Amino acid sequence: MPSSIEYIEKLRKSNLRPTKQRIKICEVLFNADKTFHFTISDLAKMIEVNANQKISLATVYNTIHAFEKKGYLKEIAINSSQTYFDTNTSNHHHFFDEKEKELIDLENDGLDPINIKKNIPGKIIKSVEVLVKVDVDK
Amino acid sequence: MPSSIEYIEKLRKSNLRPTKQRIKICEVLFNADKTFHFTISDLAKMIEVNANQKISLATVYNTIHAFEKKGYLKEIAINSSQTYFDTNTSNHHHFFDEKEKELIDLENDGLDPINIKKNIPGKIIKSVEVLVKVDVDK
DNA sequence: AAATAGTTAATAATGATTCTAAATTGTATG
DNA sequence: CATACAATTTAGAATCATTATTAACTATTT
Ligand SMILES: [Mn+2]
Ligand SMILES: [Mn+2]
Ligand SMILES: [Zn+2]
Ligand SMILES: [Zn+2]
Repeated sequence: MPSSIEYIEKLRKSNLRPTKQRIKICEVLFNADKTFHFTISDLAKMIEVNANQKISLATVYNTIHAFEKKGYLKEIAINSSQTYFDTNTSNHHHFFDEKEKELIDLENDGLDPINIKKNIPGKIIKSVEVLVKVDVDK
Repeated sequence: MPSSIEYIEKLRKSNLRPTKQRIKICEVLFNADKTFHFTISDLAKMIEVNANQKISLATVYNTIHAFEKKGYLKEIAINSSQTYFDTNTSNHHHFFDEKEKELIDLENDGLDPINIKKNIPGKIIKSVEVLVKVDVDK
């Protein structure tokens, strides 16, 4: 569990000023035992519970997008009314539980290697994401 | 290129009343030589160009969702401000051109078979979608 | 300590999608 | 065909996640 000082260094190295708000968001996101998936409103709730300070929703959005650009977070492609983010930035895939509206990691050892044979002239591959939608077995 | 009468039958078989609007939307979607990907606003423009009638946006939404439920269309998972649909309902995957905001089919023969080895207890797999994001090679 | 650029926060704006309720239409029935 | 009724369409309002605006605040540099 990194200390506040480590987040300050991390932020400075990324040319992001270490503000109270950004440090708090780092704590909420990166002090967890395990990586996790969240929406902005999930995160806002987590901050409320965890914090003695209030962070404006605009700041939460700005910070999350700044972190995403710096590679601290990944955005996950699903069709949902809300955007999902992931503190697990390793190369991996996802299950999406349609019932719980919840993402579950599908690590690379959970599926055969993905090998894209087709290519698009003049274009390079930026990412390959597998989304496995699941629902209750009934 | 199916005739209007065939769409009427198709709609009736699906318990959808064959209205002028639904038939027109069938024509725009299913008379094309090739399958294609579209957003609701794409489709609304196509109808405007193609049609001698105006279809309310609410009706376009209703119809597309009705068609999707009946399996005439697929919805595609990407992070975008707009939802994408596909008239190609076969099992296949996609490239997403970040620059053009355009989907390109990646048929099953364009990649090695996807084999999900992990499973989620109590849940069954509803779909497996691969999304390959591409951008200009520069 | 002052200057400066970066950041926050309240609030407004945006825009895709869904909702509402009244008018219209397709279909079944006599 | 005429009538009845449920399904559908429509314009417009509402919703809601996200982004924009901009004045106040703050971290950093000088
Ligand atoms: Mn983003
Ligand atoms: Mn849908
Ligand atoms: Zn993940
Ligand atoms: Zn497709």
